[in-house]
Amino acid sequence: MRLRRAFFLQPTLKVAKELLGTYIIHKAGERKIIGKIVETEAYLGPDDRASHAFGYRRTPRNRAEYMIGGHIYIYLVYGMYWQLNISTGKEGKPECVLIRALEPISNPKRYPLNTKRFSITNGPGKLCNYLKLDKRHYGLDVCTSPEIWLKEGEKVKPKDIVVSRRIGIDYAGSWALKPWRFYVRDNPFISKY
DNA sequence: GTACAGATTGAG
DNA sequence: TCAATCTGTACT
Repeated sequence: MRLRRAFFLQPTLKVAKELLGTYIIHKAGERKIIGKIVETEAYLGPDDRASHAFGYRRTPRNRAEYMIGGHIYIYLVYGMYWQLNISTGKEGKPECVLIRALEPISNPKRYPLNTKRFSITNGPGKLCNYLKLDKRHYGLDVCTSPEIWLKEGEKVKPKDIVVSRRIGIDYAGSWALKPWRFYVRDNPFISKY
């Protein structure tokens, strides 16, 4: 069952947690690329110093962050890696969830059970490469797009959700300590640290 | 027009 | 743990 708008209008931290275990599907031509979400981070602008929308900052780049829940906010970091986020909450509320790691579901043949399989989607940049997502998908609505959407999966039990601080945002001071990163316990596909 | 950040990655 | 890497962004 496709995730609907109401799902993305829930509090962002709840969305970040419930996204674990759901499937993301990208229809690239005739081929469907599917991954199960196993790691997320929440970004709660405008108060969150680590958010691109800190203090209601608005730039052409982050405009998708202000869209109503369910829109794709994707952007480039380090000049080479794409990062996939999904906006949450009401229009004008700059909150989103960053997808940090997936379990690759499609293409099991191409990635047999070797170490490589565990390292093609375990990071924000790699997972975008796996899903073939980039700037072209900026601002798409995953509730209505025929090309990309999210599908309900097995619910991850609260005891299997590990909570920790977010990664790579040390510049954000005390905000960097917020326990807003969530991942599936013992899952081999999470981004290591 | 251009300096520069950066929510990373992979090698050591 | 650390440094190589590069282009869109956000300024002048």
